[in-house]
Amino acid sequence: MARLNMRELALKLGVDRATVSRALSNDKAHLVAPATRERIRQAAGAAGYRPDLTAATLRRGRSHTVGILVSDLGNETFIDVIRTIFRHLDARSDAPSITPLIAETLDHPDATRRLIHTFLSRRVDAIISLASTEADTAILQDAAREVPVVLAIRAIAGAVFPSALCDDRAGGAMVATHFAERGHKIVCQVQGPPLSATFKNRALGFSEVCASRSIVETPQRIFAETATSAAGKRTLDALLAISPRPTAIFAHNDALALGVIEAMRHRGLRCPEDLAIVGFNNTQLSRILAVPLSTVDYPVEEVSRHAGELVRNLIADPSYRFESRLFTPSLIVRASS
Amino acid sequence: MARLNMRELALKLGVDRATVSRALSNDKAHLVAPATRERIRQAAGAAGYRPDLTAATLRRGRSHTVGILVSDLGNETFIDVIRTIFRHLDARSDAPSITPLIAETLDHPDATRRLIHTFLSRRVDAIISLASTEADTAILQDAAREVPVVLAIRAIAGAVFPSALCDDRAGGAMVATHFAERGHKIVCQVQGPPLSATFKNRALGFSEVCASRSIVETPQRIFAETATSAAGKRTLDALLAISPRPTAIFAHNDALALGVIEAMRHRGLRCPEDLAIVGFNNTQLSRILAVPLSTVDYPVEEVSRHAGELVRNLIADPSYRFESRLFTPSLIVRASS
DNA sequence: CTGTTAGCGCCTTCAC
DNA sequence: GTGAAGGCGCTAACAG
Repeated sequence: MARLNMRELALKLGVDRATVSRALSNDKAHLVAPATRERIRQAAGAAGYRPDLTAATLRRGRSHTVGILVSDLGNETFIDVIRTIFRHLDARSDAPSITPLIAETLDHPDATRRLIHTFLSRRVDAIISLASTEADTAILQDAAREVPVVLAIRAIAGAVFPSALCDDRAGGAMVATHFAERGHKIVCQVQGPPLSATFKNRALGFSEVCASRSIVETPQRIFAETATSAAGKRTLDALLAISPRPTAIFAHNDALALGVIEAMRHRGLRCPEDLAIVGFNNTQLSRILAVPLSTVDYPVEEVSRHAGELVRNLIADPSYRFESRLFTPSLIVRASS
Repeated sequence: MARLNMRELALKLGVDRATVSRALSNDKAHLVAPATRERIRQAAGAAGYRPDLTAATLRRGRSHTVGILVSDLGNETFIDVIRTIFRHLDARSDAPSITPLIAETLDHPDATRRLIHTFLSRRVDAIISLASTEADTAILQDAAREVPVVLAIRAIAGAVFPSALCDDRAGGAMVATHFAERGHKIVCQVQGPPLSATFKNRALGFSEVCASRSIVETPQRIFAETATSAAGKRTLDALLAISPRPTAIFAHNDALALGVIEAMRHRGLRCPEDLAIVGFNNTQLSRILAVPLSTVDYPVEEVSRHAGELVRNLIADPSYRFESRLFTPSLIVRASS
């Protein structure tokens, strides 16, 4: 079925293409006589006319498209943030809706560069990165010369981008404080890959409080290669080999925590009696466990809303005086600690 | 920074825009003298020139874009299939790379219609739906008049679309056979929402084998509102109220299985001693559990490859005589059954 | 092998 | 309130 275009539709109605364009637009519809406008909209609907957005993009210089980089599509928190950002972006029913171009970097700088290149070639109106690492600083700065670049979830140390972040350091600190209050003297972290600022900051906040409250962080540090439950599971042996043995673990996210818990269960160790555990993110998983997981609730809503606002304002006015913000998470104490 | 366009680049090099276009293309580069071609490519790289793909799309009538519908971005199996499809689509290094437009339907027919509309307006070269339900039949058939529409994972009964599916009925049958072999006499399913053909077929295959091997399926059927662990957790009360009490459960996916297991743990019931459980999908989760979950391995690779091939061939030639295929999953017996 | 020309479908002046 | 005309950046068709 050949697609109907605007010229053909105009011809059929005996009006000019420009009139059709105006009648079908959001912002210029008032320039068309109400009767004509309705007639045109009716006919467009009946004929199944669909404006060609690639042509409109070329003409307008605006694609109503936003590129979004995420390191791992399997991460519930990232997905929640993406969903929520676009819910906010599309909530403005006056503005035309925005199509996200979602791409996964898997934390490969090469992939990141390629994807950003693609975004720019496709004329995205802005880029949101939930995946930035220090390796991407230069690429992102380059991109920022062409379109607004907004960072969410992950900051880049030493680079100034409009951003919407969780105060991971405060989150780490909350966990340490909680351990102190529960009387733990020896604790340990199961750290996520320090490539992303997220985990670095969680570790920092936790360690600072441990130092100030004279809790001993075991000298051995446990790093998981990835922030997944499989990697978490593999850390238990190392954890149990530590002497003196910690009584509480801060796992840098819920997946890691789950891995540790399953490994413990396998060995017949109980949580929290043998080892208390706190995770991070407050994922669905943390709630369904038979021993519900203590965790830090990620401020998904706030981070997403602010990221959405930054993007919207920067698209409307690239010189918009943006404000980066850091949102405070909150500790949720459940049965695992 | 004003973006450089092809005309400006050509001017700078003292050649025609068409020559630049050819030199930078994949398929017509051989038409340009090697020396000129290299000079142009160098200069393009140095100047940071990026062809405008929206303009190219308009001219070519091909966007090198594929729309992909998924019901739930939080589902590991869907994400795996999406990843794998695009790995296959992009593997052909001769062809220009394809940008996916990923959109989540949450199984709302309205959202589906809107998203398909957007895809077509953005001139996608094809649509892949991993989210089709019977409510979408008409919309998808409409769309199929404009671009190839390929179904993956979920079929639509009574509609003919090129598709790449898992033989869910066979999968359900395998689980029942396994229960028969283990000597279970009374069994029950925790069914996912029948909206998607997936769960209907799993249920059917399971029930058929139960009937033929004279295993009793408990008269009460357990339906989870969604195929999530939270919903699975809530089914345990109903399961335990069934009389006669089943000794084995077929949960329609791993998330449901996990929910049931956690609820059991909460009550002090052991798996598999008190209740054997088998899930579906062979997700990461199923492997890390302390009592590793028996499950049915989803043929992600085959489904994805075939979906990718269908899309590639149908884009190249819309009248391509496609073959829909059904791939057989395989039972993985672990400790939970 | 390279240049010329035209036009993809839309939106935005400008004119009336 | 509507029409006429041009051009966004690219590539296909046709010359030469």
